[in-house]
Amino acid sequence: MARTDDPSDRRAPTIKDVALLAEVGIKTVSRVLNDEPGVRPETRDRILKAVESLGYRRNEIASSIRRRDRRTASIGLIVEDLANPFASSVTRAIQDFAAARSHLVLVGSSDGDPARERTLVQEFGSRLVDGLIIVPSGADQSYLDYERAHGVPVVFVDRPGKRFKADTVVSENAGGTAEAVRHLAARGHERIAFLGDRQSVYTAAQRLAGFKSAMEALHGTADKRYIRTGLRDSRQAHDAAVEVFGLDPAPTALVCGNNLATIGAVHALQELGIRDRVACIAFDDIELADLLRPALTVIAQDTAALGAGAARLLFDRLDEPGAPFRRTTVPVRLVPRESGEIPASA
Amino acid sequence: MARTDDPSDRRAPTIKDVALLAEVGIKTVSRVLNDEPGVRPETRDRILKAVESLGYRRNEIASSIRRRDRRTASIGLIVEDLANPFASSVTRAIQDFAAARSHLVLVGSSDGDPARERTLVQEFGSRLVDGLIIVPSGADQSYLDYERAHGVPVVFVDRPGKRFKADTVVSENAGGTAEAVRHLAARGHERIAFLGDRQSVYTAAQRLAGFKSAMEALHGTADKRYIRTGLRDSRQAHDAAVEVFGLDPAPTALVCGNNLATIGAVHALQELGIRDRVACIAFDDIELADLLRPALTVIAQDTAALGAGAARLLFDRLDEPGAPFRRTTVPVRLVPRESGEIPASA
DNA sequence: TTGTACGCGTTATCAT
DNA sequence: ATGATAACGCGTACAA
Repeated sequence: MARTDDPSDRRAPTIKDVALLAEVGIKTVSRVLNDEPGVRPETRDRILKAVESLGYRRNEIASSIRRRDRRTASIGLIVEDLANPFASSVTRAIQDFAAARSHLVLVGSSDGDPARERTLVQEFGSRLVDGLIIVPSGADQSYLDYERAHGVPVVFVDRPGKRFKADTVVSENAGGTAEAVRHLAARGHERIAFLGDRQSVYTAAQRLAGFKSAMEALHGTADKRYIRTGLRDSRQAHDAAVEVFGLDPAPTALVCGNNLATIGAVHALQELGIRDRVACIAFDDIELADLLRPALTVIAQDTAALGAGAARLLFDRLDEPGAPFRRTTVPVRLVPRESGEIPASA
Repeated sequence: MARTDDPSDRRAPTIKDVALLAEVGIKTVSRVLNDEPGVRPETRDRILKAVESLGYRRNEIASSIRRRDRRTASIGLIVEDLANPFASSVTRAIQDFAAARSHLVLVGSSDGDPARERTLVQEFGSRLVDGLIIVPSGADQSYLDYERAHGVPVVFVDRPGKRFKADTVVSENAGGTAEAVRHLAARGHERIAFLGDRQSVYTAAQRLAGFKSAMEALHGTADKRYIRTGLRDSRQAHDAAVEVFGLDPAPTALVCGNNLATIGAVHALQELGIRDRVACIAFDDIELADLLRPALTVIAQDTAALGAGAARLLFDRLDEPGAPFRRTTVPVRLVPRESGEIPASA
């Protein structure tokens, strides 16, 4: 028999309930639900009426375990910290792309912890996501072999994974800092400082590389005393900035490798009373950057393109599992406001 | 028979494969996987070894459709726009709470569109989420009756839903603006302006209400000419600010009801050359608020408590479906920096 | 045009 | 202590 007649039954109606009410077989109901041909219009009407009156909704989960493609129309996304504006913007873009393909997005934050990343991958995997988009942490993503072996494609975003080849989308980090250097050089700056994170962080290394190569192209060399890396938080960035701008001769301009560096550096410049004299270009746009005085000139990442690009690569691979891996580089954009336009006067 | 022996079989190993390899029945495997008693240690070992060697992972989806509680250990979250820092902070807090209970989070953005909200609810529902957390949009959440009837609890966050009673977590909006007024009054301000969004937006209405009641408590009345609402974007806020500060006598202080108002207002004050003279307190903290000059005094929402509170209400209801509905109000915090400390000199 | 039987991977029932 | 078998809700093969 079907189910209890108890009206307080909390369970949602099933295809069986619909079939019973419409007095047809479940397969006929299934046909109607899936727009398959071969159902008489009147039968069809009767079934749709039953669907309506019962408030029937397809159980997508049960459906997916039985369907040939076994797709759940959901993808998993792992970022470092969703509370970070960069991560949430990328996530939003992925959401939109996924929604356009009627897919839902499971989101998790790894906090840069490789173990947490693995745990999330497993949890996503056991919930049968169709694919994964990951901002990878740590030195080894080879554990993803398991997912790939079972048909779950992976796309890396923001930085490449290690020991695991996969489709990847990254920003044009080196190009961004190089452009910043040229932008400053065009305004007469020669002594340009750089504040950045640990070089083990992919983006930090790329940004420094771009900085160095542009400096070398311009002046033949980049003064090492003006370059400070390994800065883990804004406090360290602040202290490094104070030191660098205490040098003689002091730099006349500054490139900040990330947000934390920017916060520390701006505070330092403020304290030193040189915020209006030292040119400054920061990687990553911030909210209300143009409310600052001077308004902050930034190298903005195209988070929308980053997210959409990652989603595109993932869906492309779902469509064509055998295609060669692709790596997309998303241009960054230097947004001139005021701080980067300060000339090297003194 | 079990399955093809083709090693290129993309399908993940099942409990059946494990049983076959360990030479036991599937129920015994299930017992081991679920830590049920009544399995000889040596049998157990054999099974665990088979699990290991096959790389077996439980299919949580298949598991949930059969289990008595039918829980999928996933919840659905609908925010207005995940790219918004407020939304992403709340989301992060919910994620963490859910993770601590081994639940995954499906996230969607409604963009404030009621139809989109409904669509997302349906998609989440047909994927059998255990519960929903929603930042509601529009004038009618009664459609959620269906979810509740089928055992899916709902929690509203940031603002209450309409025509549908449910657990709710909101910020102490009115208290925040009231405190801002008192903060300004303590510095000698009497003519205080207010810039806010449409009054149909719950938080906007609450914030204005708090502003008015505090003004009336202080001066017996709130001058209507200094109050501008219905501001939909920073452009409108800018124009309203220019008008209000063109009045004679002009206000000496300003309370901004939201981020958009803040952006427009600060730009306006800047243009009018009174940014250093007019006191300003803004609702919602912003990144790098203390890099502004003057550093922005804000009424900060406790997004972590908002998210955690919503998640807590949801899990509590999952544990105890019959309990009376609760409404939690999360305190806001006035963060004094510089802009709110400017005295009413001139 | 329609329905029956089976299978997906798991847990639940009940026997052994 | 263990396992055969039903059941979950659905799609699929095939028979009617």
